[in-house]
Amino acid sequence: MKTFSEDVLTQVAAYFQVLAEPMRLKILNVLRSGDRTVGQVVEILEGNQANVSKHLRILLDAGIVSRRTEGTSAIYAITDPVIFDLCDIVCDRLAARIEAQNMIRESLTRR
Amino acid sequence: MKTFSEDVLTQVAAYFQVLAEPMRLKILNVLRSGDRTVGQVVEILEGNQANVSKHLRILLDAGIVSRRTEGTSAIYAITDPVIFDLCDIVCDRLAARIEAQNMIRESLTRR
DNA sequence: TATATGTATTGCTGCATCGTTATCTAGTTG
DNA sequence: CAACTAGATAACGATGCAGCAATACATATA
Repeated sequence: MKTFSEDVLTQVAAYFQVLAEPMRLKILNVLRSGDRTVGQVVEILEGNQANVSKHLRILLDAGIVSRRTEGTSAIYAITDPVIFDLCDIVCDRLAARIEAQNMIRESLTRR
Repeated sequence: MKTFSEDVLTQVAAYFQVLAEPMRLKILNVLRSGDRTVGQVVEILEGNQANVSKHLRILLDAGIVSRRTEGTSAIYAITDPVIFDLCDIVCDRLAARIEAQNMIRESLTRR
């Protein structure tokens, strides 16, 4: 049975923290279909420029996206698509849970 | 290319949020080796009872652990070991990243 | 019923972080 | 060099949540 040391758990928690913001997941979802400039992400998500920029910084620091510049533009790209595997796993769990709750609800309302 | 809807992303973010606390990961790590009472978890982690209890509640609400009682004790158990798969994936990423940084550091200090 | 034990909850304080506005910086172009 | 554009950062108010102490609750036992 593998177990984790304390500081590894702290780092893992920090990583999950990065993924624990809807806005950041939205940004990753946009980048999933291809590299984008900050302005493009702002436009697609109808978001605030400063806010998007800040979230991209956090994703960059976490090593989840990369940044390159072209003229005055900053182009961000997913560096590690494994994020989407994580999301898929969580989605499966959520779906299973919602499904289970619906079963319970049905059995309660059955007449 | 699969993409996610806005409210799914919000739910996924909420799930990651649950996993984004070192204390909760420590608790899960303890439960990994077997079901435990609140008191046992408190003792193993040398934590505060109220705090552990509160974190267990959050994990329970998230469907990550289950709860049963025996006398006056509450026994918690992992319901979904997939959590540890998530942690393993993140650990791999972190390890890769740390490794990469060490490579950079080495190349900078090479003489 | 009174007491003891194990757990949950409440109330509080302090800290972290989100989103926003305003400002700053770095390239680009006239 | 001035004006413009894209992006980053600073400052701020608001919210959320961790941790702790105190208290409430529930079950067991005398």
